[in-house]
Amino acid sequence: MMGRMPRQRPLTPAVIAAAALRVGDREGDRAMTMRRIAAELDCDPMALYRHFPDRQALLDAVADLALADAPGPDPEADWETRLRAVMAAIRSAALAHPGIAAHIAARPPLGEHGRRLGTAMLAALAEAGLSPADVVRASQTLVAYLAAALAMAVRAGERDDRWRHVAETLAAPPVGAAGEELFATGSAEQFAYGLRLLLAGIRAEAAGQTG
Amino acid sequence: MMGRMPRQRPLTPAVIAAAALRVGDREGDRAMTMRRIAAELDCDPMALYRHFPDRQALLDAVADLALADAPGPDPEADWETRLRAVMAAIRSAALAHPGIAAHIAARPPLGEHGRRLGTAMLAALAEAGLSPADVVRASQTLVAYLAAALAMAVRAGERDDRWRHVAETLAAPPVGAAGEELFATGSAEQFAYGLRLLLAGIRAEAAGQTG
DNA sequence: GGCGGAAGTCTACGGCGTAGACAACGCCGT
DNA sequence: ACGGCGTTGTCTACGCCGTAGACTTCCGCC
Repeated sequence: MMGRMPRQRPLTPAVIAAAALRVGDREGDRAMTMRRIAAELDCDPMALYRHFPDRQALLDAVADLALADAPGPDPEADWETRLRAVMAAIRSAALAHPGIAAHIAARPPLGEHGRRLGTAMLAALAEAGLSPADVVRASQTLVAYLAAALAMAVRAGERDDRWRHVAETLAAPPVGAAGEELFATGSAEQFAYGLRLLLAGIRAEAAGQTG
Repeated sequence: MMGRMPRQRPLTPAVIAAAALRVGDREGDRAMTMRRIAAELDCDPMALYRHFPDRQALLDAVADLALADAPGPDPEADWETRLRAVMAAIRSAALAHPGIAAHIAARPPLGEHGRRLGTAMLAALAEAGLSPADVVRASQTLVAYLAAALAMAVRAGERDDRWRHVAETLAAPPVGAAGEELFATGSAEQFAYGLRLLLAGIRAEAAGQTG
């Protein structure tokens, strides 16, 4: 019947992404549907398609928005510190918005902030002494590890009791009673341990290339 | 109208999982819907719910079925060889069925074969000389890396052109022309590199604990 | 003044997972 | 032989989903 109502806020991609992020934070990733996001903005679901080609593109924008809070590393620090800083920044920015964290983990970092953090990672790896080809390979490895850690942390946040069974079944026979509390799958400690393994590997690789 | 027709094959969980795997292999993960799987078996979609509580459980069974092809490592080999063997076995079994690979990556290894491979991993790590707690942590790291590598390989198989842009944007400024061909994100070579980093880290960690 | 494109609405389609009632079958104790 | 009953599969329907296509309204510009 009626065409368009005068909006107080003119419904830009940024406004839409912010609204979607609010919905995701409040009600989880399953709630970030076109209809629900439109309801948050009090507009028609189809209006969103004027600003994004499809739902995937909208979620990509939300993901990059969530990464906006991740600061870049201190450029004065050494490469290893910078690498740890970037990884931690992405992790905590993503986990601050668990509704979109799984999507961040599942998609390449194409947005403005994703690229900013990605280039910081590459620069640190280059400074570590890796060959250009290995810089790329190592960065892919780090991104992969980060993505998986995020996905697991999100699932742990969902209190998926099945992981508890993994803890019991896997930890019991060869390891002995490793303790269930050690099995906080997506915990910060677990993340730090894996990152330590990777950094040790990178150091070894770099030493092999220069020495 | 009519209740049940005499079936030539009596529709067990195993039969259903096999049919679902066929559908996934042939038409991709998006096609593994209850309706489509039922069509493959020429039965009513609701019949599947007699054998699985929900779709998630059915896909878990499919995932474990796909892992059945992954052989365990040679028990005579040293721990590092065994670890590489298990990782490679899981990777190639999963990638042999790309339709279910993403689900394998996204879910804990609860089924029979998942647990079998998981315990092999833990035993190898224990033999490497890690403390029991670190065995668990390292295994989580390896599983996380494996899951992410699988997910990326599947996306690469979908020919997601967006990753190409990542290659260009990220590789260009600090690395120079690293070459697009190096950016085969989910490639076997990329996987091997990340695994090498992790193994170097594990060796370093074990050396630090024993020495 | 009017006109073209941008922005938003409405309706509708095809698909999804699955709840709940119901019907045919096989097995059992009698 | 037979009646009942649990198992297995069918049917219908609900409430979601993403989004295509036609339509209406508004703004800026000639």
